Amino acid sequence: MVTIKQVSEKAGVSSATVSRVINNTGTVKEKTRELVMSAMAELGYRHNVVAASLASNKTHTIGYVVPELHGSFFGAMMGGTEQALRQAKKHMLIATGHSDADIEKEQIDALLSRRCDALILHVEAVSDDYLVNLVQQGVELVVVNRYIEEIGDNCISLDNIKGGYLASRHLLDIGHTKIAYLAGSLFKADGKNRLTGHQQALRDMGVEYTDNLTYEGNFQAKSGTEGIRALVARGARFTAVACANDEMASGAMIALRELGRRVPEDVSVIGFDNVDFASYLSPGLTTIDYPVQKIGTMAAHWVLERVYGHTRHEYQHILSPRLILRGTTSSPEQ
Amino acid sequence: MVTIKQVSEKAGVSSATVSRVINNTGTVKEKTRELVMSAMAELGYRHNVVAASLASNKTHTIGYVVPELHGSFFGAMMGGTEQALRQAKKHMLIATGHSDADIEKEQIDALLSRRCDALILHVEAVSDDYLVNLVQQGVELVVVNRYIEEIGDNCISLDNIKGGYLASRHLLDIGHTKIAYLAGSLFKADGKNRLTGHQQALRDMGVEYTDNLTYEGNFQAKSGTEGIRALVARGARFTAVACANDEMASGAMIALRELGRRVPEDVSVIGFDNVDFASYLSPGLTTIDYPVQKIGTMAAHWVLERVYGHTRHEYQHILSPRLILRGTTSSPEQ
DNA sequence: GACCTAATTGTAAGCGCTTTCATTTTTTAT
DNA sequence: ATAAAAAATGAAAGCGCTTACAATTAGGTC
Repeated sequence: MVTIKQVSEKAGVSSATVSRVINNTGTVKEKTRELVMSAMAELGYRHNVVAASLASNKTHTIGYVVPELHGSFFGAMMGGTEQALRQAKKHMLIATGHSDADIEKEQIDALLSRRCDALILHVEAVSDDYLVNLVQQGVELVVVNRYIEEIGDNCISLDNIKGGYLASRHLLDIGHTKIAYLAGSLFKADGKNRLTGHQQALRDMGVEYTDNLTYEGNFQAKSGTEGIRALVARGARFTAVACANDEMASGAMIALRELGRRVPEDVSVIGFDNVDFASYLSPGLTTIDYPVQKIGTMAAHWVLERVYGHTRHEYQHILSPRLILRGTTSSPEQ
Repeated sequence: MVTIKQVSEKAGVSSATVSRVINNTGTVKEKTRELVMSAMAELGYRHNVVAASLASNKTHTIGYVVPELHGSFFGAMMGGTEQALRQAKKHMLIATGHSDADIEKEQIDALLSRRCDALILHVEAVSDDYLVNLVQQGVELVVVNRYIEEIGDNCISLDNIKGGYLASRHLLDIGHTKIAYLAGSLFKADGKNRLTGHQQALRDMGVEYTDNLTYEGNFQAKSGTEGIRALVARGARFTAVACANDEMASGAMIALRELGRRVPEDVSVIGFDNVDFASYLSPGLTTIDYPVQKIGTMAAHWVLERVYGHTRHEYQHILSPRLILRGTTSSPEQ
């Protein structure tokens, strides 16, 4: 590998000057710059970012922890981040936490050992305190899809309550009053918040909420199918069903079809997340859009602005979901 | 940040010894190790991987170039890689090439500047020669989902011909003879190979191939819809349609439904890739499984074996697709 | 042309670690 | 107990770059 030293000799300047042209720092005469440039070209010089990082104490690398890599959710999010970071010549070091506190910690640790300039974390198992602590230690990090009050400034998340509200409000607006709710895992904040939104919508429209119409699933398609069966088994009557996410909605549709109930003629269904396959279902699934890519972008902007001091990179902390109308909802028949 | 030097002083040993316990290299007496360990714990030492990389000329980092991050394909692939690499304590630096030769080159360059120990590349725009050249320059790289003869050893890919064969062979086996084919972009190797497989299956079973039953799309759902319409418009008669991928199959199903043709009673449909939503369609899409996660794993094994000299990491160069039976195919009615 | 200021370059000290080689200590064999 | 061999440790030279700071050169001004 050819070094800066060799380039400097070939160009007849000092290595400091070569460093200056590489980084475009300090001042260097145009003629000198050209000299150096051609020396680099001739020798086939390749900058050694590792050495530069050690010397400058900046790696231009962002550590990224997500639970898993498969599925389309995290790809979309990281895609949003990557797009923004690429233009700033930053790179992403990726690690998976598998929703396990020990692994999550281990990965965060590894990323810090690699001296990432900042971390973007979608972690699920680690405690709030642990993250608060990191921030207090001066670690530059942004938590995505999770809100922690003490470090609200470091969080970027979706307003799940609003999303839950929007979904049920839509059903109410088109005339439904008997609305079942297939909840996600309620020990998770988003599962709980979406249900809260549902309840608020009911209250706002003067419809009484009843546990009898609610079923707690686990965000998986199968639990949607089971939810419908359970509801029907307990004799619940409903003309619409709001679901904690699209997978469960898809599962619910399968169960409804089994029961001979048409969607949307007999029962309206609304999902949440607007995942890729929502539009491939038939009829297309009406749902709530989770602006996941935008969250990724916001995280990138946070980092660019706060860690690298780039201005003009705006970001918000709480993003708003919105209703996506497709074919699974319609007014109830009289 | 506390350094190895400070630890060594606290422990009353040399920094070389501290380095040895950190890396578990050389020999160090058990008692000394404990001394060093507790010194590290007390001082809250965090290894500086950047400095270590510079000194050792190893970064334990694999550069990964994919076209895009969104969608579920690359997430699944990277997930396979990550799982294998995590156990070996390697990390992945991710970059996107956007199917643009200049960007792809730029990203490869950036990853090399960061002194990645190896690269895993899913690149689409860069030429074969360019990649062959890199290999000849001594760059450790594995090309995924693409086969280049000169560097076949560095390639891990799917047998697309076999996949195309399997799909059409299945339709033939259950009695179809009038099989339409909705091809992907034929300037892409996989689009072409899948079609070739289709043709081979027909030939093997003594059915004549005709261009009249083939339509060239572009792997997008919409082109599947258009393909069916075009075929019907030109008066083609078929009882089954094989598609270059699941998106196109999904588009085809929409068009068939519009035309009042039931799937699979009137027309059988088979896709390719077995993407996430294939099982959410109704009926579930019969398709060819693309073992994308396994390809990611194989790439990791290649790297582990060839670059890091870990043994016991086997890998193959050409992976086999297999048929996934769901609900969109059945024997033609008499 | 002398003098002041600004622009340009060079010198050299690290950044925090690994690793070779030499040295010291411990163990084993006789 | 003693020599030889093995194990454990230390000294120090980098790895390739950045970045004060000092030194030099260039550009203006009167």
